[in-house]
Amino acid sequence: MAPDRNRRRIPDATVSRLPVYLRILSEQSAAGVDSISSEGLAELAGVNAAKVRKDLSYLGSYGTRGVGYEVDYLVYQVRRELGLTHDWPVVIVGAGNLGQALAGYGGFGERGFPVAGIVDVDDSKVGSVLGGVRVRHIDELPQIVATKRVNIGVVATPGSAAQEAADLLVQAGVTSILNFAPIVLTVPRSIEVRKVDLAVELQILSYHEQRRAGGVIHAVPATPPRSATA
Amino acid sequence: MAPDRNRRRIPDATVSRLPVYLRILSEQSAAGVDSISSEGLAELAGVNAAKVRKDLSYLGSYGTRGVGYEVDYLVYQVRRELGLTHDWPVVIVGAGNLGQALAGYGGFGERGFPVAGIVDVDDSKVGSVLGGVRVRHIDELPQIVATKRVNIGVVATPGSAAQEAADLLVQAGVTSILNFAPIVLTVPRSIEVRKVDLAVELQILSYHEQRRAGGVIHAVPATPPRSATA
DNA sequence: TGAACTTTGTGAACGTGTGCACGAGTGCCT
DNA sequence: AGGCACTCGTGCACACGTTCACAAAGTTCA
Repeated sequence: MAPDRNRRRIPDATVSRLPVYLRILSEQSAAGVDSISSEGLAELAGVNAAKVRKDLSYLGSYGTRGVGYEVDYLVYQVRRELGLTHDWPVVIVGAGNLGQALAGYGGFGERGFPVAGIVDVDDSKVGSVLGGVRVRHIDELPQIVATKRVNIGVVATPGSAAQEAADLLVQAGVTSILNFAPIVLTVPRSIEVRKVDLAVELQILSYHEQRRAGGVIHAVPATPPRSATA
Repeated sequence: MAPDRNRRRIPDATVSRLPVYLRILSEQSAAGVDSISSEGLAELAGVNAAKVRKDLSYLGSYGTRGVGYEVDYLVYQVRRELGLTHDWPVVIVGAGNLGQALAGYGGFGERGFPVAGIVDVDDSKVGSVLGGVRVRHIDELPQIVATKRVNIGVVATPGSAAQEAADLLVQAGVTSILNFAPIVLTVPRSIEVRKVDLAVELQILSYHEQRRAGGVIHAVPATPPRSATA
């Protein structure tokens, strides 16, 4: 009878902001704040108040006019919408520099994404313990995914191994992938992929720095290296 | 006389794709490919061919109709537009798990962002060497920024220290910040900030997993915890 | 009770990004 | 030289995202 409040499709832009709201709301809750206005939340999140209201309105009408939003209740609703009512174990492929840092970074488990396993192809890495989890051989990936009910895989390999890692994850039954390797992964359409690429971020900053500097280049070749043709 | 080809404003969406094109073009160049069509580049970048053409058209008319784009020339132009004709030294604040991984990750220097220094508040970390760079005390930050002409700072501290780290970076003269801490940084408007937040990415994946599962929650409280009021 | 005040929820306008479709330019082949 | 095949560059329409502005709904206080 309640007209199916859950099945609304939430815009991507909103989904990407909900985690930010959630963190802020959790902090406020911990600080003993009971209620918060869209204005206050917007301030803390660094966005426009109207945007906050519109974003939250996709979850339903959980505010109280004249008052604001009850923090704890909103935390509950955002968590529910993001599927954070239970843990999502993740498996990390690649125990190199990055994989080690990710495993060692406690924040994963704390935020509901416990590390169910780390795997690597390199036998010399297998057996060592990172952040309380033993590194296993990549052949054990399917078993880990199956027994620990893992839906999310993290690709932390060098670029050259990333596509293979992704293929193995998909084969093992993972349906979402967080990719740290600097390549474009090719996966079935049904698999959700998100990419984190440090080089891209730095290059975007570089663009703005260069632009700030007036677009002046320190040593411009008079003739661009137009080689072929002619 | 040439009507000022450089001052065009390039859309953000395009700027964020240029690094991807650049990496692919560089790979193609290394593989001995001379020329590439928008179709071919689009395929490799996982985007639409029209989008590639429109993106590249913001740089100028560097393609040849009937043929495609000369790879090396396009690499040159994209690098120029992104300000990658010279190195941008970066300074990392925070020598914890993440800071260590970032310093140890060779990819930084290779891609034109050499690590000019790593600093930390913790004296016990000062002096150790990470990825060939010695960890220094944060008090030395201004000196590092000034002598190494650093424009880009990386915040790799825990969330609780991140705002302070950002303040110190800004004070020291940095104008762009890459933030790995899970908080919203407050900085002067003129400072460019980009954020990389693992928890946010995982929570976005969680949303899609939850949605895939039909929005069913394993154990829904019959009554949401609406506490106050009443 | 009722009036003044506060803050939500949302329609509407605007701005940005995407993708089609096609004209225009280039190379190749006869 | 002329025609054909190919691919770029871009105008246009549509989709998506953001922001404004205001009615609706609730609270507070006399």
